[in-house]
Amino acid sequence: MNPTTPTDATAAATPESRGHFIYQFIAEDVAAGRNGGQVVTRFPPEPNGFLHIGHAKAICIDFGMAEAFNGRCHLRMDDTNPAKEDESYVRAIKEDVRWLGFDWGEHFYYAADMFEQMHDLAVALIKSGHAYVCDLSQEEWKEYRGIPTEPGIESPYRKRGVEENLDLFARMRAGEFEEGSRCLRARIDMTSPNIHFRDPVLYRIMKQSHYRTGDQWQIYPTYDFAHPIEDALEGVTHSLCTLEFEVHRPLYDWVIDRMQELGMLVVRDGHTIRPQQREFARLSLDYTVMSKRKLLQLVQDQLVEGWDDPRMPTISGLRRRGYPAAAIRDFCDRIGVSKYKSSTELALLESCVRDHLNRTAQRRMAVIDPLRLVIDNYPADAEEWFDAVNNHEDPEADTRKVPFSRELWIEREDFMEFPDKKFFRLAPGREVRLRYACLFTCTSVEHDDEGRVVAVHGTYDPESRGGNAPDGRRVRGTIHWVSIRHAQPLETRLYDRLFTVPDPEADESRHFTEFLNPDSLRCVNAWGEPSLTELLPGETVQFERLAYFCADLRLSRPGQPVMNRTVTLKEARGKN
RNA sequence: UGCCACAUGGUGUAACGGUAGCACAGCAGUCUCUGGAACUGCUUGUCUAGGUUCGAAUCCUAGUGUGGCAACCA
Repeated sequence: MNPTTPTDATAAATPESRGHFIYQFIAEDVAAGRNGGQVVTRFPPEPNGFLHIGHAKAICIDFGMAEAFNGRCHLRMDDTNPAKEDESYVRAIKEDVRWLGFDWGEHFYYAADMFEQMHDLAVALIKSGHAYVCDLSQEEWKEYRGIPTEPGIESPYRKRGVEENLDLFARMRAGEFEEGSRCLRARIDMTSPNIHFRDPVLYRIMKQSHYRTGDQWQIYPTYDFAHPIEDALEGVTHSLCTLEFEVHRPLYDWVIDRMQELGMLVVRDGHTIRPQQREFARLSLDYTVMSKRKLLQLVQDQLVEGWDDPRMPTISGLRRRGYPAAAIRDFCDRIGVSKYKSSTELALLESCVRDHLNRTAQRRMAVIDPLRLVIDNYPADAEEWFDAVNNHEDPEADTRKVPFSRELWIEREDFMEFPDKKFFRLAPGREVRLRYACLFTCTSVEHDDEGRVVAVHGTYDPESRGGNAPDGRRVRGTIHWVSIRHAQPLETRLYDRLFTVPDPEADESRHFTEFLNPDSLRCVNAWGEPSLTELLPGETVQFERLAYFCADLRLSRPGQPVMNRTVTLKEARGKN
């Protein structure tokens, strides 16, 4: 079945693929022919910070639902607060959404471009008695508004006449009044158990320059007023957001109702588009923080190297770290969508990253903590180039040549002078395979004055060239290596989780930065095989038996990649 | 003492009145020129109490627990 029509999309909602509750909600609307069966969603970030993996979930849902129902998804800057917003964030947001693999086509919008219509609606609401200018200060308003368990009382300005309201509102716009001295309120219900219905603010005075509209405005609409208007004006059918907006929904509907009365709703293909809001639980991840405010603090206090620090859960941070966009999308699929406020284990994200990188990343050999290995029966001036498979998981990936010589770097942890029985790598008297090269037996160990192992000596089996046992004898361990003579120095950054506890925000008596992991970044110098110098910024390889590493997008120089550890290989049980 | 939500293994999620399944994690094993990958098997769950029903994770009632709501933030 080709799901190109609304009816087909509905048919897809069979018991086998019912989808999550948001999907079902939309499917029912489509089946009922609401909005003529059209589906238009939107992703509406405020350009006051960088997008993070929590936004990636929202993006996947917003764009994903549009795609599932053959609709479209708009990208909109929800920029109604000039105090915090900036053009640089707009650019970063666009780049991140695009990088994640989503396309908004021509449907890119700014809320600020709709300020005039918002203002018109506000004026209309004043005229119809639905809004009034209130002179109460914020402090005073606290008294009038009441608390959740008790009703509020009406503002003394609530009965102001239409003409006076119109005049005052016009003067607010003209900048005649100080910030905070007046605001425009909806006239709804001061006794409502829902606080948001108690005459919410529609417009406030802000004498700030807006990054987009400059000094054109002295008043700015609040989220509750602006958001439904933005959706309605764009003809959005399904306005999907996170749970904290659930209590705002009646107000959202109230604004839409007013627009409907005034004939302001968009008519598309003969159908009046009436947007509806629905809410899902935001993503929370172990060992990280997700609020833009906290991420901003990490950046401003220089506790990380910037919004795109590879330890940050930002899209740009994950990108620099080497997380493939496809892995992030896969993760968002796997976590599902519900209304339960859950916390996802980092292990799931890492599993998605490994899963993808295992299939796509080429293998290379590099040694992070070097120990010298000398092959006593190999000529000092000889060298050989062995064939190494680029990726056993990918038949297209081909092979490369790796240089071999008498002295090699091996990983210090791959040798144990006094091995326990579970250890089957190199030890005195033991034979291991030097990956792709040959079989090697350790015959002696060199120590320094403190008794520390400084070199391992041994002999190789000339019959085992390429790494195959000539007689089929079983070799338990295979270790990686780099020819010292050919080794390339590599600046390498080993990343770990940013926080030491699963929920850094749980203890309200402590600041979340107290739980920063001091070992979240370790810089080391590694030795890599020569081909590593050809790595392009952003390219990811697997250092065999260690981890996936990505050439840093910012710090790498031609011929000198800086390697970010993306994610380790899964540690096998029993290994040490 | 208000209103609005939510509750299924360790974690995340599925079930739409009819066998509680999947993934991640964990454990055990097979295989392997990566202690990776792949493959096999295993452990662990419906918040509580009532009710409706032949039958309830699912519907109803009450309770418990958790979260959100008292910015002129979004």
